[in-house]
Formats: sequence, structure tokens, C-alpha cells
Amino acid sequence: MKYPQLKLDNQLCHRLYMASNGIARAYRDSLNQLGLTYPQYVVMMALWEKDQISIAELLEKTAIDGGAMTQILKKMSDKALVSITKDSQDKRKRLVQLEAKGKAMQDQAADIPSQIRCRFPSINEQQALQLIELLDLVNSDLN
Amino acid sequence: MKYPQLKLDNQLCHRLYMASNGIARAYRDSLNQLGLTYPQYVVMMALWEKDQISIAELLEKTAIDGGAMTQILKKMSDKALVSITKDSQDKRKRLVQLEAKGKAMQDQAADIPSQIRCRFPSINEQQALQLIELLDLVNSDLN
DNA sequence: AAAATATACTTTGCATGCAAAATATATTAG
DNA sequence: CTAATATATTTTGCATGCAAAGTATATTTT
Repeated sequence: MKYPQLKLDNQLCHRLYMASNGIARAYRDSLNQLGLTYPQYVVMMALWEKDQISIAELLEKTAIDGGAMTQILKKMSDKALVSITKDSQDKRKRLVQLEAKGKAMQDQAADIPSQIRCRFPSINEQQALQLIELLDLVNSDLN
Repeated sequence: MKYPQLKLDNQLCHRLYMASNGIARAYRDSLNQLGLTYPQYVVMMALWEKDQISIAELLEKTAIDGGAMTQILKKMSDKALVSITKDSQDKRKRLVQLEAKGKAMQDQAADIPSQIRCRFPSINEQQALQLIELLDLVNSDLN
């Protein structure tokens, strides 16, 4: 091949692509039991941390696309996990809050992280932390 | 919050999600100039490395979804980047080969990796290699 | 060799990710 | 105060990623 820099094996991006898709796939079974998709799970985690936030804040915390978020929240609202109300101060804003069912789901979800962790025996705790550090550097250059 | 393991800040998966989407986004401008999407670019890289391969082999090298691959190849074929022929030995198989336009595009693409690299000043070469190593470990646990 | 099974792809339906346009409400400029 | 502009969110159209069903061709079983 003419250009070694174009070899798939030399691409960081392709490894990230595979790892991201693969990890989301690894979550699938656990999340199916809760009736959640992966992005919906991310929204739930954001809300368990801080309830009653605007959609803009949710977008910032989750890094989910705005257009997709509208659909995701609609489905979560249909499932009675969350409810959405207009902000009385600023009528452009909408506030998202957990419903009883969404709050209760937290206990079911508490086991998921360790379940997933078991699916990655090749990486130890120190390496996982190092990976997080490096990804934080990559992510700091985005935007 | 009740369960620290559910904090977004503690999720490796979420960092991978952001990094993968973000890097694909970083490629967008460069790839738009070639009229390629990110997965199409991955297919091109695979073919520049080894032309005349079956769809199954392409799927294995790229880790792209099979259903998506059909559509991706159709579009690339419409753009005259590749052509697809039936394998005369085994009529279930189809072989993908680069067309003149697809081969020529390699020279245009050769600059892309360094362009992208500039978008990530926070990470040095050693860290990039380390990141690749760690991602390879993660990916080895998938499947 | 006919039936059962496996392999290689394609098709379909659903859920995003993303860019761009549209809508509604606030804020700012003149 | 009215026009211009900015902010928050939704809508639309296109391109995947994915699971499951469907199709065509090979291979294996009996």
C-alpha cells in the first residue's frame, strides 16, 4: 500500500469506533431487561445525578445530539420514566424530571456497571483508569 | 446520589461514546471534500490495503454492520468508487474492487490523517500509542 | 441424491447522530 | 417600543448500527 498512514491498523479513530460500538453492544442485554436503549440509559444516569434539569443542561451532560434528544425524551416520557414541564420563568426552556418509575429503576441499574466490567477481563483497574485519563484528553480537544 | 458507580463521570463507556462521535465529527470536513462519509472512508482504507476482497472479508476488517454495508457499498458503487462482481467460484459471495476514481482518491486522502492529528494537540505521540494499546485490549474482549 | 443445515448477503424496521431549517420565546439595539 | 438578534427546542432528511427475517447458493447428513 502506498500510504502507511492510511492503514486501518494505524487508525486511532477506527479503534474508538469499534470500542464504542462494542461496549454499547455489551450493555445491550442488561439494558434490555430494563427496557432502555443505551442513550436512554445515559439520560437516566444524568437525571439520577441531578433531577429537574433543563434539556439544554441534559444535552451538555450527556453529549447526545439535540435532535435525537427530543425523540429519546418522548419515548422515555411515554414509558413514564420522566415527565417534561415548561419552565415558568423562561418559556423557551423545558425541565425534565424523574417519575416514580424512573427513580425506582435506579436500584435495578445499580448492578449493571459491575456486570459490564466482567465482560472486559483483559483490562485491569489501573489500565481502565489510564484509559479514562487518555480519553479525557482526547475529549478535551473536541467541541 | 445513591450509587456512585452510576455517576456519568465514572463511566468509561460514556467517554468512549463521546470520543468516538467527536472524532468522527472531526473527520467530517476533510471527508466532505472527498464526498465520503466516515464509514465509507473506512471501507476505502480497507480496499486501499487489499483490493478485490469479499464482502465478508470487508465486514471483518472494518467491523461495520452487515446490513449497513450493503447500503454503503451501493452508494459507493453509485459514485463509481467501487464495483461489485459475483464470485465465479462461489456464487453466494460478492467481490468488491476499486474503480479508477476510487484508486485515485487515495492520493487526496493521504493528507487526512495528519490534518486530523492537528485537531488533538492535548495528546502526544506516546499517549496516542498508549491509547491504541489500551483500546486493543478492550476490543480483544469484544465479540 | 433429497433433506437438513450452514454460509453469504440483502431487506426491513427501529433508534440514534448529525446538519440544516423551522418555531417559539427572550433579549438587545436603535 | 419596534426591529433585529440570540437562545431553547423541535422537525426533517439522510446515513448508519443493529436485530431479525428473508433469499440464494453450498455443504453436510442420512
